[in-house]
Amino acid sequence: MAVTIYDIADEAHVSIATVSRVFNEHPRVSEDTRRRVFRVAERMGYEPHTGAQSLARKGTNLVSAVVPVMTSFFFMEVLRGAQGGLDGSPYDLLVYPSRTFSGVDAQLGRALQRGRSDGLLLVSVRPTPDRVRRLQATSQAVVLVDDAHEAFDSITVDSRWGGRVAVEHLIERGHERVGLLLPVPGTTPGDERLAGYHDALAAAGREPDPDLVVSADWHHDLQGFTRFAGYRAMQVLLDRFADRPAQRPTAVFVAADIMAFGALRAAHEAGLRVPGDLDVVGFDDVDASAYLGLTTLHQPMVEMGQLATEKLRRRLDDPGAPPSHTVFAPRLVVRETTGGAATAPSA
Amino acid sequence: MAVTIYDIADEAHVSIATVSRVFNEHPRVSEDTRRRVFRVAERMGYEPHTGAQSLARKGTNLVSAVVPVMTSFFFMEVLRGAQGGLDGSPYDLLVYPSRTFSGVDAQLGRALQRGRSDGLLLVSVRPTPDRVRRLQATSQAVVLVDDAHEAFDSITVDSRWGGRVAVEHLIERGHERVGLLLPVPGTTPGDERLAGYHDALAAAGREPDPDLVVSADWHHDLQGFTRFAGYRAMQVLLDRFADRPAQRPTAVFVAADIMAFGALRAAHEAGLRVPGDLDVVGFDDVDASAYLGLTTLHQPMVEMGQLATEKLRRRLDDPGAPPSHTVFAPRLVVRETTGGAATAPSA
DNA sequence: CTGAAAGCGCTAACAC
DNA sequence: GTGTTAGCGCTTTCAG
Repeated sequence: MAVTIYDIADEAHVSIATVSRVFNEHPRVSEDTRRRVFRVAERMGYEPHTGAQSLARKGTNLVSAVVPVMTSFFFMEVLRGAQGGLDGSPYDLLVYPSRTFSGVDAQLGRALQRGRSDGLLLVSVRPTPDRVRRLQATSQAVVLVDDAHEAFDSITVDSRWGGRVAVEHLIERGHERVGLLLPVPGTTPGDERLAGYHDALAAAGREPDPDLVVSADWHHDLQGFTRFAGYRAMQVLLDRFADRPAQRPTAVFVAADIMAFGALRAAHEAGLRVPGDLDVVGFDDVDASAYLGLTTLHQPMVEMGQLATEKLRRRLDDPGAPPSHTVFAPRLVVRETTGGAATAPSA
Repeated sequence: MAVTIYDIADEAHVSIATVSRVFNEHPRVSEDTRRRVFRVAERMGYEPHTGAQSLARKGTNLVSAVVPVMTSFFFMEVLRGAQGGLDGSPYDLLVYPSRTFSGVDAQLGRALQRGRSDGLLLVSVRPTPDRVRRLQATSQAVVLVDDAHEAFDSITVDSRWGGRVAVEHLIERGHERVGLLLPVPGTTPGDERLAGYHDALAAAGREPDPDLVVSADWHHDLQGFTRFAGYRAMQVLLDRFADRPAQRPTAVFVAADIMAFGALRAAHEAGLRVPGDLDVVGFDDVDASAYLGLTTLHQPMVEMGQLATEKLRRRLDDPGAPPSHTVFAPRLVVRETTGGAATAPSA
């Protein structure tokens, strides 16, 4: 049997109430008994039982983060920010990772259990009607990251604007025909980046050409946010112009870095030099993008995570406040795949 | 106030015991009341309070994983395996990630709290005397992954053997002078890979040349397991032979893939082609290694995670069993940096 | 400054 | 099959 406050109350010749007070830094305990209790507790190796605590108080001082891990990098960066945002608060972070999109609901169920945590961070979790219902039923504070819903606080990146910036960058570099590689149809980021692509074309007074756009086949894993899906999509794109090389796009915007890696491989296999024969811009700025010199749109992941926890704390303090929505603008990072300078790794 | 079993007992006209039984799938409840209770619970949006449960039973059905996240990939893969190993068990996984080595102790402290979880998975956490003491004091089951200690179940990879395989691969390719790039001195993986390097040299009847070995400066972050540290180390190595090109190593074993990426960059900047002027072998096989075509030693991360949870469950069942230690052998994956074929991304 | 006692929500004998 | 009841370990009035 583990040691409880009763044990240390006995040993220290005080009541359990006093022991509890000592551990909760209650002001009115004599310095003397304070020290005595601490010593006894230390000696006996006392650890408070978190379950009992959360039963008696009405809170856990815990925040749950539910995350489908598509790219581990994005995930980790957001989490890093979240940890940071919780620093100096009484809250600790608990992570419920899921490798599959379906797994998310199971993890959500766990995180939603009463007494698990006081707040919930949903990262890249689409607010489906069913989930929205469950989230509204909980008494936990909820913040959405990388997706939005009017009923909850949220933090997103303006994918559409990012898509536009990406394509404008390519147009500025003189490209007449710019291709687009997308994940499977129907994803929020995919659709928005597509819209941004069209925005840029429209702003430049160009007609969209459906031949220049390739979506991943529906059967791909992870909604097509994979290296393989990007690889195949690039192959499809190049195939379309195999018999009319003059029409071939000289630049491609790929809706996700991870897809861009596969696309780059396919381009190399087709004998195209990047840049030169083909310019490539990605989206996300995962860590490998720097290694590979991929021009891309950087998402402020750490900042998003941090802001998320700040919103969470605010909501915990004031549950009735109206939901707030923050939209970050992604930042274009020019690297080698669009002729940028190679950069040495920095500390 | 959230709804409790009392509320639903009232509504369903049964006692709280019955409600509890229903939720715990106790066999002796009439099908009738079963359904009634479920319906009422559903309607009222009942969620059991985990704290109360863990107080009343004596377990949480939770397993904590404490992980310093150096490379997010290794981390995620191990976790994926761990999740898988828990599938079909009553246990759920809770993650306590830490971006810094010092943060690990704080996370460990949280995970160690009584009532948090029943078991503990420590991934890449060095069992310092202080930690060992804390771990021995806990009543939770403990399994070490990627490190070992005689007192606990453990799963490791044979770094030394891997180092040997890496260098033997280079020697077989005809290299006379093989360099070695290490993290800061004193890390377990670094020391072991160094030993493997020496093993391979000895087996080939060669004298070690200290000029061929570079350790990262002590001031590097993350014990030198960074791209930047690898970049600098390669520069140092090449500088040493700037005035005697004939002596320059024609191949380098880098103790970690992440360092190898920086090293590759430095090699390119120095005008060396890889392979050709220089062969490179890494260690770890993170995801970017496949993109970059880096030959490396693959660690069976998923398997390690899975086995870890299996050991954990075994120990939970039989706390008295003697600790078991499993050592995996890393597998050489030959890619382009040692002349292997380029490979297309696979599904 | 300290103690007694009433819960917090749930489980598990123990009765019937 | 179902209800009663005694905890599980801790916090928090309420007295003193």
